[in-house]
Amino acid sequence: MPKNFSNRLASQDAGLIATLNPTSVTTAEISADTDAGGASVSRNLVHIPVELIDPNPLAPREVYTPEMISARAKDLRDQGQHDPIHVIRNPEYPGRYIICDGWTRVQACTTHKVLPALLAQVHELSLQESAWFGYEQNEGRAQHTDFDRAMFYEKMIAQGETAAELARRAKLPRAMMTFYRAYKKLPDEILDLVRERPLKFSARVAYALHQLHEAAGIRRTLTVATKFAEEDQTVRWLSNQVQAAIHPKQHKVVPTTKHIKYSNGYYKQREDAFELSIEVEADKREAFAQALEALLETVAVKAAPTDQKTAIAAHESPTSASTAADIKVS
DNA sequence: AGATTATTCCACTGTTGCAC
DNA sequence: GTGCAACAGTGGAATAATCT
Repeated sequence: MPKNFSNRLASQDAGLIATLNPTSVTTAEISADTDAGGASVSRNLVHIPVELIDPNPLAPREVYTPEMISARAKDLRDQGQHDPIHVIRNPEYPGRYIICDGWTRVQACTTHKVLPALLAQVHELSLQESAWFGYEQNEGRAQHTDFDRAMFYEKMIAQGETAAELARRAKLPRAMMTFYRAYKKLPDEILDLVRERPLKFSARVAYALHQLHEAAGIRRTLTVATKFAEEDQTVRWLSNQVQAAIHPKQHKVVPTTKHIKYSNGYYKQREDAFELSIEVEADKREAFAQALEALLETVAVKAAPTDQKTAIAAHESPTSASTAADIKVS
């Protein structure tokens, strides 16, 4: 909008609104602007009582904090209305309007009773196109956050637009839609944090938290997200947390090696293999064998019958006169 | 095959530390 | 205090991988 037009509206407003009947729509003067090609463009400007303006179900912005609304109320009180808000006619309720752009000002007026009516430009657009209009207006404003964008994209997808089409229209690389769509996959507990600090939780952050949620669950994600916000950690820090959850460090397995020598034998352990060779005196042999066999029952897997026979036969062989117990468990 | 998702790379910006 | 280089952080583009 040309600057001189804004200034003209601001100076007109105070007088016009002072005389307004707040319960009826007043047609303002049809202003004429000059477009880029030099053609005259008429604008359908009306004063609309704020209570006749409904929210847009496809609104491009999600977060309206009380601070934002009271700041806008103060601006309106101090400076009046610089620019008209933008509306379409409510197709379901004749005489009512749906906001395209300017919902913060409408809320400032309804909540803080600043102005009874706002100057509005009425557009002939579909609901979906009116939402895109608001989106494009918001893109030029600092308060428009990734979370707002993401929720808007979700609404458009619900209306049947594809992610590819959204990316094209929003002038974003198609792959960026992955980051934006991550918000929708986040659990409510995380989204509450996002709503509190929407600027801190960019689309990249949302995507990282989604990955963390998938890998480590809600508790860990909530802990990390809270720390990220409260300690003002960097996105890189967050990425590191996510990577650590997805690819936990493989602790190097130190081979367990044990080798104990006795005067009557030895005991060796190397990782999962146990080896024992020990001579047992005749009077202790039976008790030792029973205790050892009981212990073996807890880990040993029975071999096939043929193997068992072979093993027993070998042990009972007259050539095996040793009194030593030779055991290998692996 | 085309769409979607995931990962990596690169350029830009802001911050910090150092020499002068 | 100023100028500069090095570095970190970030957003976005490009590319690879996966899914439908």
